[in-house]
Amino acid sequence: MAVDIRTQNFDLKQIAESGQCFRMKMEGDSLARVIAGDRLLSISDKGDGRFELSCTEEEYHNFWYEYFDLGCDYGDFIDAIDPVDSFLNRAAASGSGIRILRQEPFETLISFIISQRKSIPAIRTSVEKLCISCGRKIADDTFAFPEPADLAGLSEDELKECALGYRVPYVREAARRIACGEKDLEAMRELTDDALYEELVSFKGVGRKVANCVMLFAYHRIGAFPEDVWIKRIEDDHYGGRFPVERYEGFAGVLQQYMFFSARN
DNA sequence: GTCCAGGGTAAGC
DNA sequence: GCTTACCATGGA
Repeated sequence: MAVDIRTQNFDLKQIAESGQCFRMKMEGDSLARVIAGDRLLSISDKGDGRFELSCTEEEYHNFWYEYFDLGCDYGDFIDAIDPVDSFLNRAAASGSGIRILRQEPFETLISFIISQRKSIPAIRTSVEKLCISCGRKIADDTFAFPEPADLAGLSEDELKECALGYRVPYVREAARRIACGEKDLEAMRELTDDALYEELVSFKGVGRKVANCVMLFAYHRIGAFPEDVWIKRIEDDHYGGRFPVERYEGFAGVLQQYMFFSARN
């Protein structure tokens, strides 16, 4: 039960460290373990753009192909970068193996509500604790991301034990509103970018930055451009305070990932 | 012990 | 529209 694929612009370590997902980690130099929703996958890098995935052909075509956005040629984005922008060209070269994942909206929304004022290792810890406390067991010591109703069913104290701090009511209310059907994250796929943004910021604890992250990493609105402390630092240091998003309309979010990655390395 | 983290809210102007 | 105090806590 394994699938061999061949692709470009796909680097496991870079994606695992990209900060867009919190349940993918490297085990050694060329093996990655990915948990997405209730699915578990191992991928090994065989070199020369070849990878082996621990799933069936069917699972690859029905899920992982899309999850890793393998139908998209990221070389086109990199080629579109302004040739005189040496910083961005350098950033893209250093993170050219990053792809924008198509993650499940609920998991992404909750994870990024948790992310505010937390470091990436701390986010990983909190998300993992949430999964252990109410996610379905999918393998030894491995738990799926919780369903909305299961998360909404946790008490305040149980959530506090996941190191959520002041974010407990944010997570709780978002899970509750989705579990009861007041908000439909799947139906929101049909919305325009602006309408989707408005829906997302209607959740308490979701502001401009988190909404843009969810748009980019779950709804694949690759024009969304999340501005966090790292990106703002880059904009101040290299772009006179503001990155020219309008020059890259429709895919600025991809470049944002290259910038974020290079700033943290 | 200190500092910072993939920020947001509410209040004040 | 733009500032500012405040928020809990892990990780370095």
